[in-house]
Formats: sequence, C-alpha cells, structure tokens
Amino acid sequence: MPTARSPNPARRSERARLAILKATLDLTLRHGFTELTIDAIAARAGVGKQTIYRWWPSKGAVAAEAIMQATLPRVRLQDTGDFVADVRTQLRSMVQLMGDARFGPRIAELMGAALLDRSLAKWMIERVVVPLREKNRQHIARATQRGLVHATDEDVLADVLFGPLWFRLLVSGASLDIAYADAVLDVVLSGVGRDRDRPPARRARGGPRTR
Amino acid sequence: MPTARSPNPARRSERARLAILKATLDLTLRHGFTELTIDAIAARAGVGKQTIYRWWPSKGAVAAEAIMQATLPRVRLQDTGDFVADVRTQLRSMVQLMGDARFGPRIAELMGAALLDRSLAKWMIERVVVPLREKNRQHIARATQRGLVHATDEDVLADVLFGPLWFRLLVSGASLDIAYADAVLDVVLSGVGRDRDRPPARRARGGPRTR
Amino acid sequence: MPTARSPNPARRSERARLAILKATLDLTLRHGFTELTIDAIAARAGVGKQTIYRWWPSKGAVAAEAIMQATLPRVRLQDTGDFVADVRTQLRSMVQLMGDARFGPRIAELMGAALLDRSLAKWMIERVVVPLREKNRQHIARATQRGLVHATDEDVLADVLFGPLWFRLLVSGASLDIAYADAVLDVVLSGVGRDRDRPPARRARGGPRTR
Amino acid sequence: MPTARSPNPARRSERARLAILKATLDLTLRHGFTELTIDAIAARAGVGKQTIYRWWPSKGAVAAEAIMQATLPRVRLQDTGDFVADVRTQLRSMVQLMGDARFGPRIAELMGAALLDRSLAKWMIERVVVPLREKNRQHIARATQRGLVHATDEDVLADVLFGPLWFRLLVSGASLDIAYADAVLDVVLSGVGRDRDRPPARRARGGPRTR
DNA sequence: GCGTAAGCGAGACGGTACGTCTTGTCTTCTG
DNA sequence: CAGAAGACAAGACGTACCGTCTCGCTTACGC
Repeated sequence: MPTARSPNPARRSERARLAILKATLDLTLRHGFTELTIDAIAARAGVGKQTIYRWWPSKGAVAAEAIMQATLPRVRLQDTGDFVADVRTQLRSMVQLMGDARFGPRIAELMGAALLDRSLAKWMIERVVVPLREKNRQHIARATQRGLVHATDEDVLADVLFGPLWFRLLVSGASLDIAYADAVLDVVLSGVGRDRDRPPARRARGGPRTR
Repeated sequence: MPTARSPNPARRSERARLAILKATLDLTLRHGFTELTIDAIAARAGVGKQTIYRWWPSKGAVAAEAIMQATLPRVRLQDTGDFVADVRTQLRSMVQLMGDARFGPRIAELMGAALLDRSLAKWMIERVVVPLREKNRQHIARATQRGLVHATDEDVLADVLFGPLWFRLLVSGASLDIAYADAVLDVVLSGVGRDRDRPPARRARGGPRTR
Repeated sequence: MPTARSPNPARRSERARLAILKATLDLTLRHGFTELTIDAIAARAGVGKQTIYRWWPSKGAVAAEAIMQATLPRVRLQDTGDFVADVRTQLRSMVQLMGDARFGPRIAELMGAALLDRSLAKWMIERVVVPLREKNRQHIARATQRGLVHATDEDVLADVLFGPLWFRLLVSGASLDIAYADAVLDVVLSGVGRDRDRPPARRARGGPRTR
Repeated sequence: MPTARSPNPARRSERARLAILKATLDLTLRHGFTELTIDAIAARAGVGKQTIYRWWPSKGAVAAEAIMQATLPRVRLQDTGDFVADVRTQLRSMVQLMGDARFGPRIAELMGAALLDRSLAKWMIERVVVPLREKNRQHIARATQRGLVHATDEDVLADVLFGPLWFRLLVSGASLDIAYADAVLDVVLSGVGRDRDRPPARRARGGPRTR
C-alpha cells in the first residue's frame, strides 16, 4: 500500500495559497457560501483543483480560513484589569461583526457547514475556537480571583455572555447591535431575580453607547 | 399554460405520509442527517420520490418534521405562576433533549441545514420557532408584570436563558446536563456583578433534581 | 450493501440512445477518437453523463457502436455458391471501408482502444467479431466441402485472407485499395511456391521443429 | 528569447537511462501497459519525471523502447539462401514471441497505444518497423529474383506471410503457435485454389474493377 | 356504477459538483 | 549545474444525488 504521502509545506506555493484565499473570500462574500464550489475557486484563482485539495480538506475549510482571516482581527480581546470594560469591548466588537450584513450571514453559514460536517467542525475548533476560548477562560479566571465577579464556573459565565449573541446569529435571527451586547452584559452582571436590595438603576452603567 | 397546480391535501395518502416520516426518522437516527438522501427515504418507505417532493420542499423539511414530531413533546412548557420553577423545568427538559446522544446531534444538524438553506430555515421558523417563542415571551411578560423579575426586554431575557443552551449544542460542543441548566438560571437570576450584599450561594444550587 | 441495480431496458429512452450515437459519430469523425470525451458526447447529445454510463461501459463502447452502425452495413457478405467471387466481394468491400479516409482511421483507433482495454475488447468481440467470424467460417466450410478449395483449417484460411487487410490498416499503414484485395486473394488461391505440381497441402507439416 | 534548447545527448546520464528502461520493463511486465504511469516509472527508477520527459516523448515511447529491447533480439532473421526455411524460421520465432504470455499482450498493448497516438506510431515506425520491413523486402526480392517464389509484389507477399500473425495477436486473439506459423506458410506457398494447373497469368481474372 | 382525474410506486432522465487521477511543466533543493 | 523531488495548472474521469419527467396502476369522486 502506497502510504498517502502528505505534501511538504515548505514547498507550498505562497502565490497559489493567497490566490485561493482571495478568490474564496470574493466568491463567498458575493454569492454566499452555498453557491461556492471548489471548481469556481480553482477557476477564479487560476489554480488546479488538486492544489486546493492538497492543502484543505473541504471547501468549508477554505472558506473558514478565508473568512476567519478577514474577520478575527476585528474581535477585540483585551485585558486592561477592568474586567467589565474588557468584556463589554469584546461583546461589542463581536456584535458588530455578527451584525455586519456582509459577514454575519457568512459566519452563520460556516457554522451551518460545520454542524453538518464533523471533520470541518474539528478543523475549525482546533484552529479557532480553542485558542479563543482559552483566552476568555483565563481572562474570566483572573477576574474571579481578583474578586471582580462572583465565583462561578468560568465556562458557564462565558456561555451566558456569548451564548446569547450566537443564539441571535444562528437561531432566532433577531437583530444584533451594540445595545444588545450591553443589555446582555447588564443582565449577566446584575441578574433579574427580584430579591435584590441594591439600586436597580445600576443597569444604566451601560457605558457610553458608541452607536 | 398549465398552471403549476398544487396537490390536493384531501386526497393525500396517510399511509405514505407515515411511512415517509418513519423511514426518515429511522434513517436519520441510524446514519445521521448528512447521510440521509431522498432516494433512500423513498426506497425505505416504499414510496416514489415524487410523493416526497409533492408534500415537502426538501429533505431538510422532511427530517425537520420527523425529528420535531419525535422531540417537541418532550419540551415541558408550563405556567404554574411560579416563574422560576417553570423556567427551570423548561430549561431542564431542553437540556435533557439536547444532551441526548440520539437527538442532540440530529437537532444540531437540522440547525446546520437550516443555516445553509434559507427556505428550510423559513419553513422551520414558521412551524416551530414562532409558536414556541411566542409562548415564552408571554410567559416572561406575565412574570415581569407580576414583578417576579426585574423589568427587562423580554427577548433579551429569553436569549440569556436559552442562548447558552444552544451555544453549547451548536458552537462549543460542551456537555449539556441538568446542572448546566440550573447554573445558567442561577447566573441569570442573580448576576455575577460584585456589588452584592445578599448571600452568594442562596439560590440553592438548583432545587429538586428531576432526574 | 445496496446491490447495483441494473437499469430496465424496456424503459430506455430511444431519443437519448439515438442522440448519443449520433453525437458520438459526429464527434469521432470530426475530431478523432482520442479527442472524444464522455463529457463532450453528453453535452452535444443534450444528455446527462449518467445516461451514457447507464447503457455503455466506456467511451470506447459508445464509439464502437456508433462506428459499427455506420460501417458494418457496407461490408458485403454473400453466399452465391461461387466462393471465390463471394470472397472477392467481401475483401473488396472491406478494403474500401478500411481505405476510406473518414472511417479507416476510426476503425484503427477503435482497435487500438480495444487493445488497451480488455473489457472493451470483450464487448466488441461479443457484439461484432463473433457473429461475423461465424458467418465466414460457415462460408468457408461450405466451400471446402464442395471442393471449391483445398481442405485447410477454416480459421487459417480466414486469417490468411483477412489478416493482410488488418495488417495494413493497423500495422504497416500501407495503402488499401481494390487491387490489394485482389492481389491477396490471388496469392491465397494460387500460392507463391515454385513447385506447383506436387501434391497439395500436406506439405510437410512444418519441417524441422526449431524448438 | 530563451530558445527551447534541446538536451545534449553527450551529457546524458547512462545510469538514469538504464534505470528508467529497467523500471519500465518491470512495471509493464508486472502490471501491464495501461497501469503504467510516468510517475510510477520515475519513482521506481529513482529518477525525476523531467528526466524521462527530456529523452522520451511519452510513456508509450519509453515502454516501446523497453519492450523492443527485450524482444527484438528474439526474432530470427536470416538469409541462408533457402528462402522457405528462412521465412519459416522467422515466422516461428515471431509466433513464439507473440504467443508468449509475458510479451504477446505487451506488444499488442503497444500497438494499441500507437494506434491511438500518431506521434508514438511515428516514433515506433522510424525505429522499428522501417528497418525490419526493409530487411524482409530485400530478402523476398532476392528470393523472387532467384525464382524461388513466383513473382509478386514483395509487399503483398510479406503482408500475406506476416499479416495473419498480427491478425491473431491484435484482432482475433486466437492462439499463436508453431503449427500456426507453418500452416500459414503452407497456404501461402501452395494456395488453396482447386485448379492448380492453370496458367500463372491468372491475376487477370480479377473480375470487373468496381473502382 | 362507470369514467375520469388524481395520487401513487417506480425509475429513467438532464444536470451539477464532487473528489481523484494523470499529464506535462515549473520550481526548489542537493550532491 | 544536472538531476531528484515534487508542487503546480489543467482538465477528464466515474460517482452520487438532485429535482423533474413519464409511465402504468389504483383509488375515489361526480355525473
């Protein structure tokens, strides 16, 4: 059996790689992920199909890389010591990205593709989700230690913060804007239970609306 | 011009309808949604492909109907007056469904298909999401009026409650169990902000376990 | 394992069948067999590729059928009782076909394809060679019985008559015309040995074996 | 403009040349010509593909050279003065080669490849057919002059002698053995016509020319 | 109670995209 | 600096399903 030699990344053609990612981004933004085909990418990039299959396992992986490359830098992750402000910044940047008519739907489609293709999901998790999650977890852990928030399972806290955003993007389709990000943060910080003695007006702390 | 006459539901064959849903459910649970094909459904149901296309717009729609029919009754929606208990019950039932190894992945795949197929999404929203959402919204509105929770946008509250569940099912893949449902409810009721005077652990880690 | 159901010939579309053969003949005559592709046939015939694969095992088989259909009727097989005249007629008609600039090269290419594809060879032999050979063999047998020719293995006689024609078409590439057909027949009837008075064919069964 | 410089044969690596021919022969004998690929030859010979393309125009040419080199020496061409014996020797040696299960099929495949690739045919004709044919033609001419055989077009005589062998190898697939070689020679020397005493001018009997 | 229109099982059809394969060229590295 | 290694562009291959269509057959309504 001729062992399925894997290609040598050192000899990879940077020209081809860039052309493929560019073509993929263009086609995806223009026509959507579903219309995207490997043939079209190859044709537009002036590249053989094999060259795509050599370096990516599926069209989803190519699109994921292309989209991530264009969007991830726009997610603002920072750790200034002011946990609430940091989280607010991150939530706002995410909500702006997800709410962007050019990118939001593409991200949703990518998630859809990943949900239907276990190997794509794995590919995306390894390269995107894990690093991001780790960063957030540490951030939250630090905040908890310093007493900035009540102790909770960090994962639960992250889920409660980011889950609602993904819920709107993927499930309900409701609008995503900065007010929403702030509202979510507000609820998570203060809770909605009635047995509270502190002044309810805290919610106004929403910070400066940027939009 | 022969107008594209739509079929007459009165003459629809109940035998065929049931056979199709049964075959679809069997095939989906056994091999997953991605492996499912219209041809396979038709073959297993002993039905012509045209009969499927006559009554459903796509394989996603058939699968959606089959899966929903098998799972929706297991979501417990109630309005006893005790808002927190009601929500806890609903969250727990949802978490149990989503965490079920047979159904969770299928629901996720269905969502994936819907994310990639706008018309399927529409079909599912009309027949599933809207009624459910309305019920929840009214429930929350009633609770707010009665002062059971602090006033908030009902949608935000719903998102914060259910978003984390969907987040785990669709995005992070983390485990879904009753403890998680309770933890989410806990955070949402009390918040995690530090300026609190009430006793931290009060809310009892979840009340009576239902399983 | 889903047994590879074979299609039902009764439901075969005559329209598609004819369109495919016509397209194949056109393309082959115009561009040659090597340039022929299944894609091109499908496109020109207005037919799905699968429809071709459903009824023919390879492009060679389609081309064989198309070419045979156009050429076989031009081979004149007759049995008038005058063996020599019959054979001369057949040789001449074959030589005219093989020498025809439109068909000769195509026939040669088909033979080439068959030589490289055992299954195509089998397909062609079953549907063309066997029936033809049988006819010739009977013809020769009858002639031998009636004493029209000296007794010989019928196969050898057929080989000596037709072999030279195929030799020119496939191997030497030398010209094929009626004079050549007659010359071959001539040699086969009279032989070229110089001692024409010795008793017929028994001659020697081979001389010294070299191995 | 960088003229398409052709390689300098003087600097050709003999090691590479031999390795390529050896690898080709091995692979062809083991798996057949159709399975042969340039990549496989290169890999097995431990040679770059470019090195093959530099010296041969196609895989057919490499295979032709490899096969010819292994088989041609086994064809016995001699001119002892006894024309019939010489021809018999040659026919027998050819029949043994063609009938050899290792080589016969490869020779047939090579012919097939040549029939589908005009340039390969040209390459083979130049390097193999022409020299061989010339030898045979001279041989026959000499025999005719000396009256060993009745005068005939030398080409026709050669065709009648060798055509049947190629016919069996390429077309009918019937068995090739020494008895067959002798039978062919037999028929060609004596003919099969029944009136063996008629005048040699019989060629005029050609009947009405139809073209 | 009979004709007719529709739904039905079956499956061939035109078509799209897939992922693989081989070819012949181009690029990079190594002895 | 020639040769090995192998990535590259190109494009045909055969497969899998798609959604439509055309067949007879059965079913049930309406005259």
